[in-house]
Amino acid sequence: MPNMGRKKTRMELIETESARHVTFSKRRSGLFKKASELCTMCAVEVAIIIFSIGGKAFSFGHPNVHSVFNRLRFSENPDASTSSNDAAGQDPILHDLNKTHSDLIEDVGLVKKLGKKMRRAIMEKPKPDWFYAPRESLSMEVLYEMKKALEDVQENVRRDKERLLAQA
Amino acid sequence: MPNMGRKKTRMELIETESARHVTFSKRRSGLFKKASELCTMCAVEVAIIIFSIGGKAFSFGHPNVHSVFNRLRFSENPDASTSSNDAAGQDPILHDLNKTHSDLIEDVGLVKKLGKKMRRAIMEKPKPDWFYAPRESLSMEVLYEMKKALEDVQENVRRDKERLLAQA
DNA sequence: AACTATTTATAAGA
DNA sequence: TTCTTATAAATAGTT
Repeated sequence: MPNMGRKKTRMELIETESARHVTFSKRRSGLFKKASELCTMCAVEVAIIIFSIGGKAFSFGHPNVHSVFNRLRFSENPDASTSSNDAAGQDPILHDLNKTHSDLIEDVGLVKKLGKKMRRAIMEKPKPDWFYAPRESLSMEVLYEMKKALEDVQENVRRDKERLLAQA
Repeated sequence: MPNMGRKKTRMELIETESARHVTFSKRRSGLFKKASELCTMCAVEVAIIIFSIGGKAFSFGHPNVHSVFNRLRFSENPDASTSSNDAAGQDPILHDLNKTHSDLIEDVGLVKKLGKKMRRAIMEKPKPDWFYAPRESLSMEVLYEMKKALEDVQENVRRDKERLLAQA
């Protein structure tokens, strides 16, 4: 049950350090994603803390790690009082991240539309023979240029997305 | 990316209470299982707390919830070995970060697929009709329009990047 | 709670 | 590392 992928591996400690790191990275990411989805779909609060072998901490929290854990402490310890609403205040970086996020959404939407347009243009049925130009190379150039541009945009979006994941 | 199963559903709050409960139960179980596997395979320590809408707490911990969180408290210093997905909650604008992020991932996936299709379309056919440039003005107009739009998008992304780098 | 049709996650490999 | 691909696993809708 536990494994997936090319091969069914045994659910046990991965001895090889490099392989363990790769798996840790992938699965940590997967776990946080699942947690994020759970928050969205079910309107729940979630906090996750992970300590790697090296002692490095990774966390996920919605709305944030501490509020959730404080809430747990309070629910276990009714005499405790104080709002779990720890004030982090207005963080300029967070504001920027948010704006970037919005822009990314717009950008991605644009790219999607462009992709559709391009595909439609490319897939369109051939023009009559007398429409063929002697300078076919120019056309190919344009197409490749556009293809490259689209790929670059995709790459940029992907990187920004990763940065958001890592920083937010 | 977010969904799976019989149908692809949107990554959003499940309005129907009964359906939401079912999903919560299934996914909570899945999340804990993933966490458990991560502990086994990578020898890490993990703690997860979930508060349902009703305020009920669910937890997973290896070796146990409190030891992991106490460890976090001790290791908590600004200089940072902590990577985190923790953002929403500190800024109301960021409350939808998780959802937005899932959407982005999905969108980027779509764009990638489009890119693949385009590449295949461009590369595969040796001498398809569209290989030769139609001089038809409308087509060229569309092509240039698209090229311009792509450049605009890239510019947006580039600006976001700069702003982020300047901040962080 | 089970059942599957599908979607998603991911183990290897390039 | 990053990207691909074959396969295992998770899960949405059904019964």
